[in-house]
Amino acid sequence: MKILVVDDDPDILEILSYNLKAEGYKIFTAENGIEAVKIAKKRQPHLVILDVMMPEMDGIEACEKIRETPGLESTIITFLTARGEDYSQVAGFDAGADDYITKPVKPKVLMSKVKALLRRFKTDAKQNNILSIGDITINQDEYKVINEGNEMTLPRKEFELLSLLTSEPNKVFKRDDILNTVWGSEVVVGGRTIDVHIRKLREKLGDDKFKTVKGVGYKFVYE
Amino acid sequence: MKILVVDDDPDILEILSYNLKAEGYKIFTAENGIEAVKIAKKRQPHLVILDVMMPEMDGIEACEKIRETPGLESTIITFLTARGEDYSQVAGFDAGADDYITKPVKPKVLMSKVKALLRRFKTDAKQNNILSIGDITINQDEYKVINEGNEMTLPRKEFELLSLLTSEPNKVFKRDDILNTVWGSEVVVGGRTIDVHIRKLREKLGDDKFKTVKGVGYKFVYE
DNA sequence: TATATTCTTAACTTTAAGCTAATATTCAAA
DNA sequence: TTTGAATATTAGCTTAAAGTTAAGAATATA
Repeated sequence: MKILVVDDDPDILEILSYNLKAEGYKIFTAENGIEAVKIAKKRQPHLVILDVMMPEMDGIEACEKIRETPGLESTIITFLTARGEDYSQVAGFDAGADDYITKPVKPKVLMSKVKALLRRFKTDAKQNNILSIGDITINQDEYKVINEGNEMTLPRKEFELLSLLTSEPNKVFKRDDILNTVWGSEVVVGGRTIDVHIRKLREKLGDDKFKTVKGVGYKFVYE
Repeated sequence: MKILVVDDDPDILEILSYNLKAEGYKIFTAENGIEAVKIAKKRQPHLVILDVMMPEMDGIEACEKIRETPGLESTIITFLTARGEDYSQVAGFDAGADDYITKPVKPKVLMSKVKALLRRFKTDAKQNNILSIGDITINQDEYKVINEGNEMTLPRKEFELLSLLTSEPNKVFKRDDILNTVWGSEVVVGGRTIDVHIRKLREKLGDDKFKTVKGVGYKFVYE
């Protein structure tokens, strides 16, 4: 589970990150709204913890921007704000936030909130057959892929190949196995066919995401 | 739930929109009667909040026009008027309005009114098996469809195909699944039959609403 | 029964996914 | 460093899949 923490105060960033990492979450950080939107696009976090008062772009605007990004419509966003800034509570939910945390937070409280929010997400994602690995989100129902915020629909063979490779990130799939699963055991295709499809995927999703293991096959690289 | 707010005063528009959005409603706005009728046709709101005194076309006339539009006969319309303009109260109900709100309104009062009105609508819609997605409204009982204000009755097969596709917007339905649900598993029909029906739907409801995913199937595109 | 509407088919066209083949490039073993 | 087998890259071609049309079954309607 990936969490993006946004706050202009490095100390708070540090404290939150430390606690969340200890629970096994993958943490990204940003120090202002602009950065937050950029990283959210690239990293597709499951949860965003967003300070309201920030330089450059405040949390509310960032929240709206994130909500407009394809693939992030249902990302869980929770605001983080000093006690008493009461106007923002309304504005926050208006911008599409899901919850609200007041500073200072006790780690225990934070954890239980985060857990509760992510639990909700899990059931959502399952319902929609959505798989998220690294920067990529794959929607099996809609034959759609979101890569670093760019939505695209892949042709069938490419989609199936990507589905196979991402089903076990970092595992090397042998060329034979790929042929068997994506093409079926009866179909016979030339030796360069897989390469061509891999090339297309690299073109669309990024060269570095697919690694060739010479003499064996290919793998989808994750981290 | 979609709400259309109509007032010639941008400030009032702003205040109302802000408060309603905060409650999670989808808001459209218009600044006069003519615009209001046009947008109501296109967007098929569940509720219209309509100022009485407006340039171009007043609220009462707009109300009548909306009520005459197919698919909007049972849209909930509530007038908004300055306290004391008492003649209009009668004229308003005569024109087919459901309720009456006097300016200035306290947000809390507005909210509870809106909620109460929409609650009524919900039960109505459920009773009549009405489904609304984007510009399209589907009436299951009457095999009727309203597309951007144009009412039409679709032949059975077309209607069933549309019902299936809209049951999960954006999901790609495989050709096999479509055949199974719409035609049944025993019936065998030629390979081009589905295409022909899709073509008819595209003709009637708009090309872009149905997307082909080659080698897989079709989906109803929403947003 | 006559008539209109809906549904399916069949023949043909169009499209783009997928494949091939030819050439270039890489990489690891010798 | 060389070398050859494995992979990368391209563009063009092929073909399966979808689009289109009209005609005539099949149904429903008057």
